[in-house]
Amino acid sequence: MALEAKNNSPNMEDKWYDYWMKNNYFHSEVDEREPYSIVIPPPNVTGVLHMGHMLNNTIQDVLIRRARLNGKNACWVPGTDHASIATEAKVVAKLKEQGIDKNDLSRDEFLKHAWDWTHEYGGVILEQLKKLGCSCDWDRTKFTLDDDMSESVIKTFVDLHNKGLIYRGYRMVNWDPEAKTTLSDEEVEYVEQKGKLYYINYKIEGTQDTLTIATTRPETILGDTAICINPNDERFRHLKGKKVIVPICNRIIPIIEDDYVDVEFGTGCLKVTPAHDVNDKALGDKHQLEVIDIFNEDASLNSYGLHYQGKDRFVVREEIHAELASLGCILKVETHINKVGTSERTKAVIEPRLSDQWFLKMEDLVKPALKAVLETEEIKLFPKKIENTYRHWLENIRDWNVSRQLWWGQQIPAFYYGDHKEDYVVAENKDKALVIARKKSGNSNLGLEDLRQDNDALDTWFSSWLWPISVFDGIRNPDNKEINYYYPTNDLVTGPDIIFFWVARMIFAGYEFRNDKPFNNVYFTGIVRDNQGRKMSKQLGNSPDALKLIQDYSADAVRAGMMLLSSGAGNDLLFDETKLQQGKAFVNKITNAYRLVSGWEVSDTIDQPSSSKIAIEWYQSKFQSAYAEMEDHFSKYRLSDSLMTIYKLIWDDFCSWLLEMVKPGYQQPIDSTTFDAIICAFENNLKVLHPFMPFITEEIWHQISDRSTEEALIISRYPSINAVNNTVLNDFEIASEVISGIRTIRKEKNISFKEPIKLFVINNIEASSSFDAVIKKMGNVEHLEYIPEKIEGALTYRVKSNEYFIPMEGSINVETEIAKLTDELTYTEGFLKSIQAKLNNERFVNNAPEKVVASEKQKEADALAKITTLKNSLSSLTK
RNA sequence: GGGCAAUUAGCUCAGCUGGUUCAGAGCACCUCGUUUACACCGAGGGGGUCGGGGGUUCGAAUCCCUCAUUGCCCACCA
Repeated sequence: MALEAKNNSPNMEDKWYDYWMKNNYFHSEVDEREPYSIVIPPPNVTGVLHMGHMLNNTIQDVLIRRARLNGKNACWVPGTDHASIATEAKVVAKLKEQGIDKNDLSRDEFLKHAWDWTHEYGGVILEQLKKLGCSCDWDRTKFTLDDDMSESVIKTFVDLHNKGLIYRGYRMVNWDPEAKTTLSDEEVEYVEQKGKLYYINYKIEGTQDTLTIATTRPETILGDTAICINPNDERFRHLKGKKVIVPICNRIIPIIEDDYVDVEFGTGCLKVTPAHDVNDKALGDKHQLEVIDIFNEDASLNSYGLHYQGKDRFVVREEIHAELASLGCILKVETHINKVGTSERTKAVIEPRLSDQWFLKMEDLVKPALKAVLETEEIKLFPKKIENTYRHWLENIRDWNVSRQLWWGQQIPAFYYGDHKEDYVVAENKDKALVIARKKSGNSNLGLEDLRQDNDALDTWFSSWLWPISVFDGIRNPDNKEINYYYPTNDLVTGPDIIFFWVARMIFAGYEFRNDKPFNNVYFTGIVRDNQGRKMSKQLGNSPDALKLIQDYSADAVRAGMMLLSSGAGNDLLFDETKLQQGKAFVNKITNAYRLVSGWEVSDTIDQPSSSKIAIEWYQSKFQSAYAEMEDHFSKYRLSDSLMTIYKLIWDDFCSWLLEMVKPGYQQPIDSTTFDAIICAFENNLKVLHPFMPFITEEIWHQISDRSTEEALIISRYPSINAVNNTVLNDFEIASEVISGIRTIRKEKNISFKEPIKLFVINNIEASSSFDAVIKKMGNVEHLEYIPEKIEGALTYRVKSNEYFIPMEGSINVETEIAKLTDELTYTEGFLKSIQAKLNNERFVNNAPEKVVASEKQKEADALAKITTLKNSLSSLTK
């Protein structure tokens, strides 16, 4: 059965994906084999496949398919993340389009909308992963808001609370006024912005004097409750103990002294707004200052904003500037570049805000995680350099704000029963909460109706940090056979951007809840950029449609292209469609190679030519050495190099050399010994290539013979490892150079390949004749002979110090032959000179290792031999 | 402001503890080619004083110092 020259990739790929699914090959169950597990970094449930996913998931699929071929029980758990803030924002926006305001909905009503949305669009991305060929165990698909997953999250919250690690605190947090929620420190991105530095005069009470402060946020003067100077600042000695009047609101506030103030910056006078700045809050606490919060939750001004009430902070900034100017309070305005905290998700400028939130103490959680990566190395990070970043973050970690003012997520299991701040209990459900609440309050009359659950939801990462455990139900049933078998997982493949959000926290969770690491190795991919090195973005329009690429090039080609593009772990990847073309060409090459082989007529009655015999012997060794190289690359997570090794093996060694060497003459049959060996070699090629290009390899695998339908490449086993015969490899090296020499001469002299030639050899290096039959076939040499003396009037070339002669009447140009020989001679003599200089240097001979000296001596001998032959040839020509 | 990387052919990158993997790969480029798998191909070829400068050494792309450029991470200077 011959392949179509242009195979219809999408259909072919769908066919095999369906086949794998139908046969349940992706599914894993606990058994006696060694497990190999990966949990997918769950994409946002409403997300769409982008280039980052393609890279990331191709790598995971390569690893998982490779494990399967290694005979391991491979289990890749897929799933999606509820992505609280991102998804809630999308739902809110969609409702807005329909004229529905979130604030008009009850929690339950809103959640219904969110679930509708999730059911409608959720899981699209998982379907897209199937197009890419991902061999996930779909029966295990999880969603971070599934009931069992949520139950696990709540259980751990209660557990951590009971251990005293989770507490409620009134603190300054990062407030996203657009999403109207707090964010963890990690969710804040600092963006450089060109702003202004306003110099504002405040009147000193009881005088006509003023002092000047500098601020980037003039609107916050309405919340000022002090001015701070450095006690050592001589310039302001006269201000000590005085009070100043805040412009516009005319509040009288004290001048306080603190070392915190930098004498050098601005005017040396700092306005203190404890409600709206972390440092000011600290100063405020220290000096017992009043806290005046001037903002609403959407960052518009409240009643403290006076006539600006209801206006947005940025509008007020402009307007208050104008008003201050008209009051004569503005001394000057400078442009000023500073870093502004913005929400990672909504891009809104973060407002530091005081509020009651839930926090997780990090100090003790961090310890085993530091040890595991940096001391015992039971968890390995690739690339290793990322460990520095990891260490730095862990050593400077602050408590994790885990509460969010969102509805889409696990609701915090805290229940309030009274009017005091501390009148709450934490429990897995309301019934349990009631029991504890009655005890805590001493009020046995409390009823369920008296309990009010905290409105906030948990940070998404507070559920995803459990992912490697909870997908195997290891929180709720800590001793179940799945968690005991699959955990710790083997490899985690993810982007460096979520090392803190997710990777580090999974490690915390692993040790806290299982007393064991969540994974052995973490492979950090780079970021997929465009071919100019720019990040892919919607604005730039440089982000290709992933699915369209699969349609245009086939999933195999896209996978291969991505893998060829990527370099080592952690390095960014510059996306370039020409690499996809290369992948497609490779698919085509393999297809055509099979077309050739499948077209051969096989005969049991003819003998195996000696050229085929040695060619196959050579390829078997070549394959083994490439196989070893491939394994070595894999062990270092150098998937790109691993694929490149296979690519060259198949394209150059298998197609360009082996198949050409054994190819029967026109309309001639091939002997069955050779044919069987070629098929075997082909199959081995398919095996090592399969993890990278699963579809085409599976397709050809099935075409190779009438296999029973139960058999499939995906569940076969890698080839066995055999010894490499280096003698054959070396002999081939010489032979291939001999053949190249013939080709070069044919080209130079315009001798058609169809025209047979005679080749004579002076075998100075005593090269093996084992490949002579191959040389004859590949060079179209009708006569090959070893001779003791040179032949006059022949075209010549040299391999090492062997001389090769091709007699060719009338086509010898003595001048060019002499020129060629002279060039070679000049080069070799120069080379010899440098070697001899080294060898004559006593210090080199005395200090360099023996091995090096010996090799230099060998080089010297080779060069001398070559010079002799060159000189002889020259002298015979110039006679 | 602190830290970490990187700089090698036109492009993207390999080159582990200094000398046989030492100047390499893939792509791109140039020349020739309708040989019965493949022009998404074949054969052949050109191309880099390894960012600059200094040092250590018999010997440096590789080690040290310095400068330059780029990227990333972290940090509450108004």
